[in-house]
Amino acid sequence: MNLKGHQRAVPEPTLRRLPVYHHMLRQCLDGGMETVSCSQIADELHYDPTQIRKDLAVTGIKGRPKVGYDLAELVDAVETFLGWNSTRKAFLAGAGHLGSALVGYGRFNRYGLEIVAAFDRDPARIGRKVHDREVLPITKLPNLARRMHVLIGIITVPAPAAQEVADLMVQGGIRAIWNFAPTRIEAPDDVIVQNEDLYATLGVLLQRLNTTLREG
Amino acid sequence: MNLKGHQRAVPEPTLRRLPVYHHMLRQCLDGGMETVSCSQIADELHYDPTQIRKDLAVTGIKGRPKVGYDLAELVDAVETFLGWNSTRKAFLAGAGHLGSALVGYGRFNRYGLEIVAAFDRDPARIGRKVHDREVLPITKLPNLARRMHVLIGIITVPAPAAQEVADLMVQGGIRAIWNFAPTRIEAPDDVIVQNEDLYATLGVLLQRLNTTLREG
DNA sequence: TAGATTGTTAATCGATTAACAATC
DNA sequence: TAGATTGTTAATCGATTAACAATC
Repeated sequence: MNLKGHQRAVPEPTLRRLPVYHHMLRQCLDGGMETVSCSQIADELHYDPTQIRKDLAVTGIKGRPKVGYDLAELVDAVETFLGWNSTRKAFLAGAGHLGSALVGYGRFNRYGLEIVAAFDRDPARIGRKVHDREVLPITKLPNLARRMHVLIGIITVPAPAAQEVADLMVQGGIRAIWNFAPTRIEAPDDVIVQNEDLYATLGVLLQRLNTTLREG
Repeated sequence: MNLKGHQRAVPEPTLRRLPVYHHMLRQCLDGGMETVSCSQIADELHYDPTQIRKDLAVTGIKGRPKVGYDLAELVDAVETFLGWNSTRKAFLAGAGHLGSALVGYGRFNRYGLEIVAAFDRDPARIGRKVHDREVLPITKLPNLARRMHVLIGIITVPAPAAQEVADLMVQGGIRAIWNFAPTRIEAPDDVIVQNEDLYATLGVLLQRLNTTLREG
């Protein structure tokens, strides 16, 4: 019922819970279960059952009253919805500790993401191999991205270089950026920027720890 | 006024924005600025000015009408509030790619966190050096944590081992856990668990990318 | 059938944003 | 003083939770 034909975007909190469900559901599936109900999920995850129903509904899955959801079907629906059933190529910029770890972290391959090349600005790093992948000069990123139809960029450079790298990515036609630098990145509206701000989590952790130590 | 003397916990969204302010404010400070107003911050970060004022207020800082905030004072207030002005020791469990990267990532030292030892279950990893730190057997974690008064644990083991490792940490008196495994961890109420769920961010990124590609 | 569970509509809660008085 | 900005109270918005009818 909307003129532009656009669905209302799925709320981010819902989207972030889906991988949590997925992990739990896959374990159930591997354990031989065939169906699952929201109350079972709720007991395990300590979420509200109504919330779980609403969350799962966005994937298009239908449950059966009194029975629950078909587990195999549900896992597949979540994977398809999150884009984990196909694989997209990604470029990573910044072959430092964190970047190299992500390149070597093969598990993302089963979650829709294949890091096909790493880039850096530092001549000392260029040409080196990181987990069997050669580190390329960052200047080559835009052309290569276009030629290889790479739509995802991962930024693991230090904060001062992040915007510059993002600009190169946008120039290369990249449409989604996973940003590990603790800084805001400007990009056109049709480019998705998702921040993974480790310092934010660290700040929350330390503040809450200090609070409980002071009060407890 | 509340009988137990506890402050209402600062909302997590506010807490997660403070590091973002901090990064920007420090840059301003390094650039020679002396005061900053909420509208300046808002222009840069694209946040609502009222929200910024409320967020900053939790640190106890006072601004001056018509002038704004004293920048040096503000940066210090944020750092102190987040616990970035002192350093706490942390143990890391799981010396794989990601764990090793975090151990080698020295920048956390200036943000309140010093990773003093890495642990693993795998005999092939135990005894090896990771960025000049020897990898210790995970079984030694509880005793060492108590002896060294380590209150923070970082979990970078695979999901199936995460709960077991968390239990060892709790047993060793650890009070805050930074969990990189994509699984829920059970811990006593007085132990803080902060999840860094890379798969959640990845899922959001891919789902939104697929949506825009389909619609655009 | 009775009971459990889904799906959906309504109520609540908390966070964001708007309005505005206080102040330098 | 006039104007800009803070700090705070009120209104809005969106997400979570409760209530309940539909269904197997």
